[in-house]
Amino acid sequence: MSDLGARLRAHGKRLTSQRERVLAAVGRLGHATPDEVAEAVAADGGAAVPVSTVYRSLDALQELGLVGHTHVDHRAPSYHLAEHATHLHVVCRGCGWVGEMPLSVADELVSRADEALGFAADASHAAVHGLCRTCREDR
Amino acid sequence: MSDLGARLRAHGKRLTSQRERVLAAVGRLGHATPDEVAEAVAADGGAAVPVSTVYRSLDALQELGLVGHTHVDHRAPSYHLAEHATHLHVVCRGCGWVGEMPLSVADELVSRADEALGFAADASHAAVHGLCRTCREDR
DNA sequence: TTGAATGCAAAAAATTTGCATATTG
DNA sequence: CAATATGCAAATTTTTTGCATTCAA
Repeated sequence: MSDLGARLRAHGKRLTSQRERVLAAVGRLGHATPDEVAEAVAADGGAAVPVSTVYRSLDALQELGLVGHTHVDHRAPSYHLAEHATHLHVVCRGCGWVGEMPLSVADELVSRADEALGFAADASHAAVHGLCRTCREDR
Repeated sequence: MSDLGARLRAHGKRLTSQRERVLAAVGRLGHATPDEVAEAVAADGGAAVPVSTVYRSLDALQELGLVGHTHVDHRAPSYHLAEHATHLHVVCRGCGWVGEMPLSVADELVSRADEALGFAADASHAAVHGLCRTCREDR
């Protein structure tokens, strides 16, 4: 986080104002779709940035591990800062309801992913599907 | 699974050959996008079913809790039988690599979702993002 | 310089919708 | 019969691409 430019360069990429603004917008919004990010960037005062660039910027930032995304609702990836890691989502398949759970519920999963695969799981904002209390009674 | 017709009716829906064929196709394929399901249905001998109907059928089946879906790769929901629940996915944000973990790694998460929210989490096929061994060294 | 990134506009994908017709219960 | 689904084609929405131009290193 400390030095966006350095991180980009370390990946053979470059620091551009668009990337800075996209990153800032994601941070400001918390959760947002590429479209919403584009809007927010446009609203930050500077010139509007075409969505295509927003997509490309989000990809770049995600490659650096600075942002991540989830699919909470069917069709719309929601981006967020990798650090803004405070919870994960549970999404009801029946009615679409979305709930949150503290990240700690995934501790076991995270450590086992590390042991077994050397994988650094970021459970934050992960979306786990299932049935909410109401819908499950409905069956 | 036992009686598709009854379950549909219990939800004010009807049993149609299309829905039966879509469900069968999902079972046969394991994981599949709506498009792939449409293809598989077309290949099962009967008449082709338009994708729009496949989408509607998948929605209906998902509402009944018979199928679920995940977003393993950026753009393409992958449907699967709810029962065909054998693992969950870990997806690398850096390179897109996809790994699997036994469902049991989410036991804690599942029980806590139940206790805290009355939510019946189906961790099967959930996609948890993060960084794979290689990409994490890359940073 | 010089390769990487942007802007734009056009092309692909992926989903959804309207509506007349066919089917199920 | 009456209500629900289907088929189709058209309309949306979402994401990606090609390319000339601009910009960071």
